[in-house]
Amino acid sequence: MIHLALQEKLQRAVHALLPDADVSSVLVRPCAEPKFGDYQANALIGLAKRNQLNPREFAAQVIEQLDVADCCEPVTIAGPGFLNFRLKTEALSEVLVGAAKGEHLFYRTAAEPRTIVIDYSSPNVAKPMHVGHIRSTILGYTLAKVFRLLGHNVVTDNHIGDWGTQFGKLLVGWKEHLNKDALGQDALAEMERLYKLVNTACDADEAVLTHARNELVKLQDGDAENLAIWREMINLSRHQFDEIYGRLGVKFDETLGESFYNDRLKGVVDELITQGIAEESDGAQVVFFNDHKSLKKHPAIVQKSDGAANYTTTDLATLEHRQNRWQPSEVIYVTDGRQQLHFQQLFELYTRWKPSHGMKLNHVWFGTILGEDGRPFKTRSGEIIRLSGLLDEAEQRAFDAVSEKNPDLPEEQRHTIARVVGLGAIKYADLSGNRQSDYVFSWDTMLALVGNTAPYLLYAYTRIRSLFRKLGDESLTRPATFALGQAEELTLAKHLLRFGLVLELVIDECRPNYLCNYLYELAGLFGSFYENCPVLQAEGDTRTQRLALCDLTGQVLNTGLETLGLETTDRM
RNA sequence: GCCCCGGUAGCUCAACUGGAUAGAGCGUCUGCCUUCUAAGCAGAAUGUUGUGGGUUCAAGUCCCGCCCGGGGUACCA
Repeated sequence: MIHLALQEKLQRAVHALLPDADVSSVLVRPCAEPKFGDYQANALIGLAKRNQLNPREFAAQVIEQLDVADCCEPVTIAGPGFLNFRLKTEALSEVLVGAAKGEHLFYRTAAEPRTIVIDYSSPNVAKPMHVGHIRSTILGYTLAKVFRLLGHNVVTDNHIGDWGTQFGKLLVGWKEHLNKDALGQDALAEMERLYKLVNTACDADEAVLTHARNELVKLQDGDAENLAIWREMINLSRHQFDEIYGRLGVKFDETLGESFYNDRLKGVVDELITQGIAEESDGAQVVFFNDHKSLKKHPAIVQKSDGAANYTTTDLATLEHRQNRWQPSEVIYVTDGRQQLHFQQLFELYTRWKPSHGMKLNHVWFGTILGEDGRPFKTRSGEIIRLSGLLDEAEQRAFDAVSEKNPDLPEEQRHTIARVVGLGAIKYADLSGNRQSDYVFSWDTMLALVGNTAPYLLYAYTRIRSLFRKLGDESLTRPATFALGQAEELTLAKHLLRFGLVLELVIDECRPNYLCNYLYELAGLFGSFYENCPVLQAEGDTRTQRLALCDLTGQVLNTGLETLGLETTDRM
């Protein structure tokens, strides 16, 4: 909160001295080392150098122009020309008082809300969701929530794979090998079995492959029976997707699958040809990127030699639809990093097709999922870990833990806690790492109950709730001021103020792990506070103020966790 | 071949416009439960940030070379 005011004042001061300089890079950031102060500005050094000024002298001149006495101790210059700001306790207190009154929760919503389309999850019809889908789903939904928390308009769209060549094989399987009992038991497993069965048969027998192709052509031509089966497969799949999404608490505004764009594909290709963007090559319609360094040798096919479109075409039509329907300032795709080339091509191609679209096209990719042996975790290996089973095991492990720690709680309540903790642990494990790092799938990492994990954060929250339970009917009085006399109180309070900064950082880089780190630090600082600063046993203003600090910490934890898609619990 | 990623403590990871002494957790070791939930807190040990140069007042971060690993690379998505 305060840092934004500081930053504005600093930028004005710099502008007064260097009217021509771009002051947008003059930023105020939290100090890495608390001993230097609370906030620092590093940009003056470079700015001074670029203007042939002595950095320290320039810094001194800036300070003369800068009046921040209302919120800071005298500003100091350190090293080659860093500015260090130390907050006055009164200023800190004022922000906390405002938060305690409910005026804000240490962040501001966007002055100019943007519209952002976020594309995530995108499972395939007739295939069970597996561990590979969880990152996209969790990352995407969390990003949507952070953007929304900051006041932006978000459209979430599940671009499910409900069209494509796999349906030829699935139709053969459905017509010739369907086990209806199995379908009733577990539709996705049965459909997957059918696919594998026919896929294997195709490899062995050319006739089966031809049969599958014929079924696909019939589907594409609108054959009533095949269309009905196709719709049935989609319905069964969506039913099971919804079950998973329900457990994960994930929602979508739209579910426009690939088939939604079928009618537009031919037109897209025609336009690309007419505009001279696509050209015929080996029977296919291809787009070359000769002027582009990394795409020079990687043309994109927009129409296969058999006349069918492929996913580049579908994605172009999808993007066109999104632009027309929502006029977003940004479209975010949350997928595996292996699709980087595809999205590079897509963005480049779309911009060539619609040069004035003006949208930020953002591929938010994440690392490959590896097995514990460090080998890529491939879908086709047959060693698929079903998402539903993963969630079951997470809840079971959490149930065992809560039953051990708190055996006296009623079983029903332990199940509820296990759901919150178990599913929270999985989500948090996914969100707390740098998304671009390869992801080593490990039960122990996912379901760990100690360290930088969901249970640690949830536990900090339950301690706060426990205090307020003990408070009983006593109403919470709002402090008129915060003394923050003890070191742990002061540190905790300062950390609360950084919440908004972190949220901004998350949407700037689409990296929820910043929020995880922040909350983990907050929980740690609260832990120290909790051990060293008695709350209920304190008296008078100290008690009031500490209770308010607990309440605010609880609110930030709760809001932060909710934004990460985690529920909280009062006991665990 | 070409393109894109990555290489940080024994392990898993973090490090916010390049910024001050590279931080956590796990594991190891030591203290703290008649006192607000010990799923906790306090403390100890752990590094040539793959490697060699360069730019800079300042490099894990930017540039170039090399080594190692992963991924992608014309009709799957």
